[in-house]
Amino acid sequence: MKIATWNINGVKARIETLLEWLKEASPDVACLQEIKSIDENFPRQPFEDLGYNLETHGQKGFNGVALFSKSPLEDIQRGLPGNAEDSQARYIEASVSAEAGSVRIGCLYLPNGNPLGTEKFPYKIEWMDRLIAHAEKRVAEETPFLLLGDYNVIPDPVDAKNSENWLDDALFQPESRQRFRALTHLGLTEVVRSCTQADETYTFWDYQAGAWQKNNGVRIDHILTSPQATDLMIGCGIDKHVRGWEKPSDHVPVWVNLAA
DNA sequence: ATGCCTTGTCGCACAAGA
Repeated sequence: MKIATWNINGVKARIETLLEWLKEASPDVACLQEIKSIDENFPRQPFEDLGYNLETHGQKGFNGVALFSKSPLEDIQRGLPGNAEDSQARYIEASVSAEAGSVRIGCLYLPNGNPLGTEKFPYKIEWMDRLIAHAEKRVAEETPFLLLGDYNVIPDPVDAKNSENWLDDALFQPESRQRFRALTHLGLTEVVRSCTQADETYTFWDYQAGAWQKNNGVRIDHILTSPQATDLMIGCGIDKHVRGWEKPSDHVPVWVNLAA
């Protein structure tokens, strides 16, 4: 079972690019972020025609997440628990059936948190604390569970081409990085680092200042797996070439393959 | 560098992104 995550930066602007990647990569499950669409206006037809079941959790203009799956999505949960006042659409979770049993999949778009000194950064930290609490609950269930998405966290200096340029950025603050590590301390495995130790492994390149041409990237899209999911892991990858396509997102897909 | 792009918005410039 191939499970992927991709921040597509607007589904309506990315229909053709997304279709091309789905046909090429053929993920069993795709977690999408920044759909930038309300559920009623999501362009479902072209993706359903490819054979995907869709569940969306959107809002007007910004944010928004979606799950695509070749097999039915069950027990859909919209929103991250723990704060009834949070109206931003950043989390959707569902189960899919596999040969090895049910797999629970969480798709997240973690708050960016910039600029520092505004209410945006404490919102990011509060959101991460809730994510840790929710993940702890799921890990305790001792079943296959994955958390995929745009974490907006650069875990370590090696995860940026020029980490010194990110010292005053919310993505690289000690508070953000500590909480990302806290997720792994629950027993979750960070998939890409467990699959590859290669340098210059990035998932995002800014549209500005020729970042892609200079390979001035950062690694901020991650997949975390519970022990029972990690036991099934047989491979992972980053579809870097997609960043070079026509009308690309500024992020590229990241995927994991499970023996399930 | 409050810059550089890209997307969405009840647009006719601006917010948000990272």
